[in-house]
Amino acid sequence: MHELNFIPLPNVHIKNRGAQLDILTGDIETEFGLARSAWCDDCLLFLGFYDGDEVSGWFDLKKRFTHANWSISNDRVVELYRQFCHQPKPSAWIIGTEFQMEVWQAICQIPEGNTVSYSQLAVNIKKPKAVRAIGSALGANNIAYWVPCHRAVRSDGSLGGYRWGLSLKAKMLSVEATGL
DNA sequence: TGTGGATCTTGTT
DNA sequence: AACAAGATCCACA
Repeated sequence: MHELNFIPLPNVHIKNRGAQLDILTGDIETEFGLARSAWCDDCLLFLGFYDGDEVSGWFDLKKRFTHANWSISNDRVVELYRQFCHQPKPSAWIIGTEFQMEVWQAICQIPEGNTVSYSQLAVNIKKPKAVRAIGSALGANNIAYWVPCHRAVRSDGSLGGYRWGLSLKAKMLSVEATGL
């Protein structure tokens, strides 16, 4: 269904914690629940599910972009997200190390309805022993759902972990498997 | 079923 | 430069 176009965020913005960066934030109601989003130049920068609590909603964003210029508009963000969803290959700013990018690219190869084990992913990126690190890298991804981290499960068939909550992971997998 | 060691990356000190 | 903590895995009891 969805392929994502990775645009690496310029290093200077990461280094300076978002100084001189104009970031628009707002909440959207998705199929899987309330999510906070952040945008830069109309391009998605962050999407994370949360419980509606302001503190947890800001936590990740303020930590990484401490010095950014913030503005807030739910209406605008809802519109941006609508457009985002309608694109054949939507674009998103990506922030991460080389290794993390590799892992995220790898998980994006797994088609909807499928799952992979963390160890299979490790093989796919040619670092078969880096199994544990794969899990960490997946958990560091900033674009929930669109970087389909929920498709990574343990090799014994159990669910493993999920940054946004295990019940959500289970729900996503069941929706993708059955279409319900 | 559970525990311990192996293994790799990252953030923190 | 060293260390501890992870969304793991495998062997072995």
